[in-house]
Amino acid sequence: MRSESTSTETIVSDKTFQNNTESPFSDKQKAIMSATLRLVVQQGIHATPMSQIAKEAGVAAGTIYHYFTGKEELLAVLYGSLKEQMGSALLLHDDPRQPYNKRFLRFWRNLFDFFYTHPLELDFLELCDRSPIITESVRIQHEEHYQPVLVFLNIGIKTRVLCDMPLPLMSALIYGSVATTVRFIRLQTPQSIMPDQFSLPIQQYIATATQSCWNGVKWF
Amino acid sequence: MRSESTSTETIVSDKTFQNNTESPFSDKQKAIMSATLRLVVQQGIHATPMSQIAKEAGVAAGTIYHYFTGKEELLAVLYGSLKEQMGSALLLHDDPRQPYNKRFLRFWRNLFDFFYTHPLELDFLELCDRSPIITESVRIQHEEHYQPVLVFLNIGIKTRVLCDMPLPLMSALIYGSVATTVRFIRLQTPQSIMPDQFSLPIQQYIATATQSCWNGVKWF
DNA sequence: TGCAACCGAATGAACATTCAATCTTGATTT
DNA sequence: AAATCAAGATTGAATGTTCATTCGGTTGCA
Repeated sequence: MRSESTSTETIVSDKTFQNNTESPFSDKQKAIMSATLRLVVQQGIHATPMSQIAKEAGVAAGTIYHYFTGKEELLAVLYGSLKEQMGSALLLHDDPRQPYNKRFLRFWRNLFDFFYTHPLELDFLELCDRSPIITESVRIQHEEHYQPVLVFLNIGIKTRVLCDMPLPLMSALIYGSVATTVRFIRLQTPQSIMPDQFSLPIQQYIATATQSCWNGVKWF
Repeated sequence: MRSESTSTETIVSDKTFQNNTESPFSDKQKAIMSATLRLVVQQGIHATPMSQIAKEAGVAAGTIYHYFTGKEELLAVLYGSLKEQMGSALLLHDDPRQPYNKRFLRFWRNLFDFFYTHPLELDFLELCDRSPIITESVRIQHEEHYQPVLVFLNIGIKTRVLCDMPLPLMSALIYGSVATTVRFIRLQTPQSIMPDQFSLPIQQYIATATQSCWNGVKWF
């Protein structure tokens, strides 16, 4: 069942934190995190003051400090929450009875869809993963969120379905393939138009990129 | 010749900008850019004040403004300079008479070597390419630095040596493959030890990653 | 009535940038 | 070869702004 029907698949842009019935965050927290996500991606961390986050979130400056000890923690919590969302998106519709290759492509596509429908999330995570704002310990702490896929990949390596390379290297290569493809497709589909169905050439690009990734990691 | 008399040259530490006989930058500029590179990578942009850059570079705060109109321009110039260095490293030892595949692997390895021996440069560029500090126009303006490789790839696509995909997508995938591999290898070789020769397992990893990239883009 | 959520003006520190003053350099004059 | 000079290079204290964070007070709900 999951997060279900109509809502999630449509426009997205924002409501990242607004669906999910079992969110551990209050509405105010969600608003703050949403605003932070948007502003930080658009302006950079150095250029988004807490005061602006408060205003965007429709909240007083002091309120942020009721929920977070400071800017750093706010960013870390946001980071963790997004990693977690990514982790569950990854596993959607997975059927262990399918052939390995099918499941692999499913995961790739899940990640693609998640990031394509959540552009801010992609940018924020990529930003954080390459910047010292997020400490190494926070980063490591949230690796758990894609454990299942790591296990899946590891099985592939052991059973010689995937080529023999260190697991962290392989997962990073695959992640990079998806992220790169999303960014590319985003450039092809003019701003803020997010079609229900991709145009034929775009579908072709996605298929090619997927195949390229698979060719890069499959056993020969 | 030069200015100095013992004082200026001492600090610096990073030789990134000090070799190159034909550098368009003065010693002070180089020191400022070097310091910026190091500090921004280690602390993030938001956390490195101009005053600290000045101190690290062994110059007065005001001097930075003699060479750069402000922080933003400083970062943009540094960005451009690094992209240019990357661009020339890419072409090293290229021999157009070699078979396509050999040349491809040469380029891959060139980029790998450059970034492996210039870790700060990799981190800084990756940071900038994913953050709004560097404006889109600056980014685009410096794409010229790897034109030759784009041409090379494009020939591969046209002649069906490489698989058919949009050029920007392919180049981004390859770049990502290298960057990911460098970061992975860096994690394997304990801090700041940079051996002349890689250990056998490491060589193996590099070979595997290279092959993976090639398998991902070659024509089947 | 009590307590957590919330507010937003006030605080003080940190920062990017400026600028008047000083120093260097090398060319020009004596 | 000494003295003069102009222009750029360099300095670092001073400026004014921006910001993260605090806190005394208010609200609304249990």
